[in-house]
Amino acid sequence: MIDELKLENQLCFAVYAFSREITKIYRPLLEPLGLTYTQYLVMIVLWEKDGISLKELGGKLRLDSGTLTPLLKKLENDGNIERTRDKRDERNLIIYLSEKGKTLMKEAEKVPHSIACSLPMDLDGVVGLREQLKLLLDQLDNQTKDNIIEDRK
Amino acid sequence: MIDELKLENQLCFAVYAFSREITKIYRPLLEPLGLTYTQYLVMIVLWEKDGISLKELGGKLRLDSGTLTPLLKKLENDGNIERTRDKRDERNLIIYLSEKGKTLMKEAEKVPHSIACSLPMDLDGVVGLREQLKLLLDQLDNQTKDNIIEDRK
DNA sequence: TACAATTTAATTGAATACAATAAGACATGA
DNA sequence: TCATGTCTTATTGTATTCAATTAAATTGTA
Repeated sequence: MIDELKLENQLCFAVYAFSREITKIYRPLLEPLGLTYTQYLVMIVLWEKDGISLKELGGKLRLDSGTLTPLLKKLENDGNIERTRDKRDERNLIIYLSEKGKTLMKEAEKVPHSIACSLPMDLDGVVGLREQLKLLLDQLDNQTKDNIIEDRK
Repeated sequence: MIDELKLENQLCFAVYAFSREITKIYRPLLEPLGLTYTQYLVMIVLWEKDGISLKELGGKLRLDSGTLTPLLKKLENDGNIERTRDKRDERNLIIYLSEKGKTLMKEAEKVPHSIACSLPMDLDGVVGLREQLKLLLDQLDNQTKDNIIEDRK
């Protein structure tokens, strides 16, 4: 068996395992807020910019309507958001924070510090890794874009 | 809103998004092998060590029986593996590669190179990031272990 | 040997992910 | 304007994930 196929040499597995471990660290911190990890990410986007469309939300989180539609219905059911249609263009679903959803931000502001304390890294380490991953994501996006342009030729 | 709560400053989101993007790169490469990404990881472990128990497999992949039991049944249905009980201890489920599963490795050996070409990184970059993440995972494990020992006191 | 504790898988229920498809709204050119 | 194409969201089906619980086998021990 070639070395490149061994589990210990898979970058993909290291990323995948690390991502799931981080999610597990969030769970008990978000449970008191009544949010799951993905729901928390949606709320983070809305706290930053209220009244966003599903398409824009999906763009920021890299999630499609198949994931977001049921998730947003759950957040609405729980009273954290409101889902309305854009009057000017009924195709667009606009998502607004409810009062409860706005209030929730105050509690959520404690979360990042708790997480930082749980990670075996200092601030420089966190920033370094984060920016490296963001750069890689950008480069992957550009590659995909190039391929699409290439396909059109 | 505090900066630490913004999406762009979340290490967790960068890891989570990057992990999902990598999975999307694997999909078309694994489709001809009839494997999903998680199934591919299971096969990688078996190609390295055949006749492993579900518990040991779950330990290596950091997945529990809730995930693995249905996944292994699917792999057995597809003829890639065989699930048997340990004669010495009937609690243990031992997983063996079938002939088809063994043959599949030859095709899978092309996958790592294809992936490496799709990533916007050179070998040093891949190794560096991978080892950094593996170290972080180890440190998280040790933290958890310490907490359990702490709890016992 | 009984029987309580432990170990290992399987099951259940909730929540994601995502490809593929459908449905409805809007834009645009003949 | 009307037929066609595009855009946005919703739905469907498959495949994970994981916590919590159950069930079966084994072990340790009185």
